[in-house]
Amino acid sequence: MSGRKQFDVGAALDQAMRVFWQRGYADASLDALGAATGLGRGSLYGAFGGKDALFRQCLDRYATTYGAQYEQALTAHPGDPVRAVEAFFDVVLARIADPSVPAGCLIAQSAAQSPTLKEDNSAHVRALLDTQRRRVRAALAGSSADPHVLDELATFVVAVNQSLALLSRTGTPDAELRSVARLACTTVADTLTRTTAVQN
Amino acid sequence: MSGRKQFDVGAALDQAMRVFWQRGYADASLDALGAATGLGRGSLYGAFGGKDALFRQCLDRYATTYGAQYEQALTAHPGDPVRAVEAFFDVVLARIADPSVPAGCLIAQSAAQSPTLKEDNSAHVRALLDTQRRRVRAALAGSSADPHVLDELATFVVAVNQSLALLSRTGTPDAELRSVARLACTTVADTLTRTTAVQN
DNA sequence: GCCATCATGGACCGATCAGTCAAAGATACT
DNA sequence: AGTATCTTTGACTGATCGGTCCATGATGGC
Repeated sequence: MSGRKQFDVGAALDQAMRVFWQRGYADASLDALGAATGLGRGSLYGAFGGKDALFRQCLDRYATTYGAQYEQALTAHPGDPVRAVEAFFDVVLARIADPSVPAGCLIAQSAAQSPTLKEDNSAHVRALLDTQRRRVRAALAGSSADPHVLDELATFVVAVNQSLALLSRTGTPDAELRSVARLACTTVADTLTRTTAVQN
Repeated sequence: MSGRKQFDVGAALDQAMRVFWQRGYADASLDALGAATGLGRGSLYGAFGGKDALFRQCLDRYATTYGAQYEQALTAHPGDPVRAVEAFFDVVLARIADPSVPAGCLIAQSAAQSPTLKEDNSAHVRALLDTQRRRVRAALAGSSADPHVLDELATFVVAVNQSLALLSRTGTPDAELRSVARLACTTVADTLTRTTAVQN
């Protein structure tokens, strides 16, 4: 009963994304994806082309949606890397605390299952993690510290971000997650002042 | 063709543990578990009693095996919390670098899939994470810093540990993981000296 | 040495998986 | 208005899932 598409592709992608986000790739059945999006199998295959392809598009949608928020937070405090990282963690913590969205983070979830994903999807997850790392690195670029130290700090911030997502999946209370993020921020602050002082 | 057990229960548990560790609960089929252990379905059910029960016993075996190593590392430097945490991360990093064992960490893997596990297994994972946290906390107990700060530091160390496991699953090189651990150690050191100084 | 007991392997079960396909109907072009 | 093109629905396929069951045969107690 059609001729032209009967649904909003973006909205369907949002719903499918949440299913992968909540259950992970393996536990997200096409029936669950169909129920969440309100689409039959034919529509899913016609619009997105199979579970793998749908998953990849959900990864991209996730990266676009939240990557924009990360970018905004990280660039809102030019010249103040510590503030930028704090703002970055604030975005992450706000999303984790948002009850209208699954626990954790789709990227972290996918990273944990990376070895069981098909190689191209696994590579895609790696690329998204690297994008996040480069974004954080760019926010640190203003500092006069050793570039190599900045690389390490960026990796560190991404690592802590992943750990927040993972721990939130086990029901770790928001207050504990906030203190982890706060400690990571002091790491960034201390490391920057230390290496800057040495260099001056 | 038997009368008495034909296999080493512990060795079979080790093999099954690795399957769960590598693939996660959902992707670990009974066929894969049977192939890895060399056991038929009848033996698996007779000895362990179903996939859920087997999974729980694998969690316990993992916790016992590596928990002992954690305990040893954390208590090897009494009165020196920073050294203890460094030793703790050394154990984790050594296991991650060990090619004879799957990437990541079974607990982290299970934590990521926690919402899709049956409630009792999910609770079990939480309990194991809490045990790890208490172990780290005990190693920090000697410090004269604010006990609440020590609680936060213990959670922080556990969080970074989880992130190391998660990142290693995406193929993050050992050197980057080591720098993340090193930064976390400086955070512990700085926080301890800082709050101790304030308190004195 | 006989027999009750038990572990083993493999066939089997219903459920569910991802993916395919054809019938049916709605649209757009001519 | 007629027709070609497209989407949608839902049934269907073969594979695989976790779990059960039973015939087989080895064991240990008596």
